Amino acid sequence: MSLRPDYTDEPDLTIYSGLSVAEINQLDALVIQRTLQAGDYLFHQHTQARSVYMLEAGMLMMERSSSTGRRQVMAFMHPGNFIGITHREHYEFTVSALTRATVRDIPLKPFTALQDALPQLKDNVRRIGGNILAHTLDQVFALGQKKADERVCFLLKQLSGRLPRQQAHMIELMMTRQDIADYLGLTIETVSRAFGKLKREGIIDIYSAHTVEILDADTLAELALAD
Amino acid sequence: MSLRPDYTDEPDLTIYSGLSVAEINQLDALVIQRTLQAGDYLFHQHTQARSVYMLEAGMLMMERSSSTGRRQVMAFMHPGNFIGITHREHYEFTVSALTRATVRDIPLKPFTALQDALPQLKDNVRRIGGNILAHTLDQVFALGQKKADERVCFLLKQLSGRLPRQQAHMIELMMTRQDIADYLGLTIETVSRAFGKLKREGIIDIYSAHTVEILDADTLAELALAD
DNA sequence: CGCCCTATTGAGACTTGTCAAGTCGGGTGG
DNA sequence: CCACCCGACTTGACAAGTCTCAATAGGGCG
Repeated sequence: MSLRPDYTDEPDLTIYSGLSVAEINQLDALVIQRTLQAGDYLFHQHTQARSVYMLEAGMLMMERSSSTGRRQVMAFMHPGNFIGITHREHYEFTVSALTRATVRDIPLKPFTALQDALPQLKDNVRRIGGNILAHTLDQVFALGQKKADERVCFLLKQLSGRLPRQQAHMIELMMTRQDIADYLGLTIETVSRAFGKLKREGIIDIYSAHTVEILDADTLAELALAD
Repeated sequence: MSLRPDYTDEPDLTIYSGLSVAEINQLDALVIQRTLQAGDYLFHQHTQARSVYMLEAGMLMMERSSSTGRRQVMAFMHPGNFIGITHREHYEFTVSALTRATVRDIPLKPFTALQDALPQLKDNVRRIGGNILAHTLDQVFALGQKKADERVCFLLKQLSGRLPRQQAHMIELMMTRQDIADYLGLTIETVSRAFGKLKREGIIDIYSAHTVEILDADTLAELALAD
């Protein structure tokens, strides 16, 4: 077992957690490695769900669009994340790549079958589902109860929590302001002003539009606080 | 199999779905019947998760409060709903009764064990989890993208969908305006004005603060539309 | 009938959205 | 190598939406 970096937030639970080498091999036998360029789609809303995925490298974004053209970003995804949990015939959202990314494509049918053979795998999927729900409930709270700058802190804290602790103060934003706005239920301009406000208040520093340093992690956490 | 009323929305999936009589008996052997008065709490956020529940009659509300006193209502629950899905040690929300209610209290330990014996039960729980996630994603979309009156339509449509089709146009609101406001991420006053606006526009009629008739279901659905 | 709690309505303040102008930076072609 | 160009981001002024505070209305219950 290799040394793992020390993360602030994320329980590094993946579908592989706790599997034996033999079991990992069984799972890997199903895997088709795929590479996405920035901007590529992994799959689209309303298309038939054929596979689930594990993100290996890069960053993905999950979004949902309405017939009226409004878009809500549901999540930004990091390496290790499991993608495609849905208990319906069709995907209920679109997943696209923010950066060049590699994913493990796991066809749904054999994956479902393998879950019956490997209780640990089934349990991992169940627990990942729980984490996704918990994340989504946090988002509901943020969208329902927080002001613009608090929502931005909420996002920064989420992103920071996915970084090894030593680097957790310096954040590379892979997504555009539009993506952030659609994630937080705001407009580009409001997001931009919220960044400006946080900078003026000395909570963050902005080196470039996509590089942010957290100067006052405590205040940021306080503003981001969801419960 | 008895005749069931015809609902607009809800797939009437419960933990009992598809179980044999023998299996139902096994499950029912675990059940402790409980009765709640309006305002009673079923359990509190941050307390140890000991049981899961199925709502038998009445209406419950699931909410989450922050340390700063802000409150977000996550769901209103109807008979048949399963409560307490969490894959953590502690409940992440509070559940209270909006009306007199009866619930089946199912202790977690034996319920978990029984799931291993009954694949159909396990599958029901998994699918219910998927429905809850889908519901929560709808809520994220509503809070992130919709205006006040659209959010109110979103709620009315949800409530209407849980009624037999013949009664689906006449809605009894069991919750207070504050509960609605906290569900939709608004204030009482904004909710009240949104109701007024929908009434002026002839989309609904308001007989009393807690009795609403849907006059124009199509327009309501359009405003409520989430995807 | 009157009290109390809840809901509605109104006026004004604040937050966020909209529209428009201006800045910045990276990439391309001269 | 530089100028230009384009997209993305920022900033400003104003409009719209929502919140806050306060007053009023309504309904249920003693």
